[in-house]
Amino acid sequence: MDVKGASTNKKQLQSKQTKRKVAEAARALFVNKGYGATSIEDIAEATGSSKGNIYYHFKSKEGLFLYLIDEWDHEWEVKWQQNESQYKTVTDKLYGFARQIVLDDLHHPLSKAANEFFNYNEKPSDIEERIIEMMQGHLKFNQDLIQQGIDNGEFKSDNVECHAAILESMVIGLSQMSRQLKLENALMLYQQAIKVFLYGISN
Amino acid sequence: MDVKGASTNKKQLQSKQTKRKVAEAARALFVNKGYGATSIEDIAEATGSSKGNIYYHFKSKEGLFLYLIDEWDHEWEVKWQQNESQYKTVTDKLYGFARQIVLDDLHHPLSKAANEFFNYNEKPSDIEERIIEMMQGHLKFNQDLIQQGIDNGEFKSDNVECHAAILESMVIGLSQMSRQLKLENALMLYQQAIKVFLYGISN
DNA sequence: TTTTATACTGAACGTTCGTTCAGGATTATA
DNA sequence: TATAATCCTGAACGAACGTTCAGTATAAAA
Repeated sequence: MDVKGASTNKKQLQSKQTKRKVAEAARALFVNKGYGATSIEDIAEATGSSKGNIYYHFKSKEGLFLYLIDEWDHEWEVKWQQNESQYKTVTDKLYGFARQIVLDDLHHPLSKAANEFFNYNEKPSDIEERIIEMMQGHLKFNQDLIQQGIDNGEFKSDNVECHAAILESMVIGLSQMSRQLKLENALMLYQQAIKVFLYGISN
Repeated sequence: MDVKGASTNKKQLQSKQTKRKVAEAARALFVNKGYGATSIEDIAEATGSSKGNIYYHFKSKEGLFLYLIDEWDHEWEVKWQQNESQYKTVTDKLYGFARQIVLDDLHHPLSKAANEFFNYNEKPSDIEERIIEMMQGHLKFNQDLIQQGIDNGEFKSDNVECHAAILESMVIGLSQMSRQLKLENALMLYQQAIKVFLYGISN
């Protein structure tokens, strides 16, 4: 009787809300403690609901994490598209790119937990697949950015693919290095790194 | 009755040998499966001895890992000092530095397991401390190298400390990025990265 | 109102894993 | 040879954790 997504159904509404609550609690815990160190019980406690209830809303712990990763990815993209238009040059875009990474990903989101999975070998899981996907997305993103800069005549690069990988490496490494840094120092470090990168590839 | 370290004591010899065997088996397992995914039982099986025996030779799982980290560190330093003399310029040293990292650390040693610990938050352990120590050692190493290059007039740097951190970030990121790469491709990527870095800081 | 689907609980299960310990075997010491 | 120290075994412990499930309450549907 209702239009899609606009049901007045009281039960469904409650359900959505608790699912949200679980997702947000899990997110906060994964951020602070990492994936492995966060137990389902922790999440249940934080939400005030039961372990079983979490398994009602999510298939498994991995499934919950995957759900959060997807959310995160989507939020990042939206934010980037909002920011991108304000940058005139590709050079500015690169600095803005670094800036958004620091502001969005440094302390808040799932970067630590994602990193944890990155160095995971146990049983192959859906997450492995998802991380490889993310990685390739990042490389593509970097390549496009560098190619734009070349086409614009802002800088040179004799090896776009390689330089995209180097940029990605820098970003990964920086996120690990700067975890214990204060935000302003992290920002400076990232900006400096982009500067080094930009001067470095144009030779 | 014996001079230190040269005892003919049959029992002590056996003990040293089994300790060695355990260390090497553990090392291989930590490398392949990571720290968390390697159980004491795995190590016991691989050595053909018992779980209890491992706890006779090592205080704990962490203690065993710490022991390996120290070994690794020491081996690296020895090898570096062997290599260092063959490089005339600091620039060459940097390329050689990258080369040794790839050849020694890419697939073989405990880099994966160390990385795993890097993104660990559970209970604070001795390993945390040791990793911070290692990190500071690396930064110092990088700083010295860059300073040497400046003093030699090979390149410039307006911010040695910052650039040392960026170099370290690059190395950390590269080791993660290139885990699934073939050795020759990894070598190329590292060399390119050093090139970018060198051109980048001199501006 | 009766029936059915949905949201949720909490105890229990099964497994894994690090660690301990009583005791046995082997070698050094007296 | 007798005693003591050292090396090693293997079973058992205990805690943690992801997952399941029988059952309950509540709201929707009939």
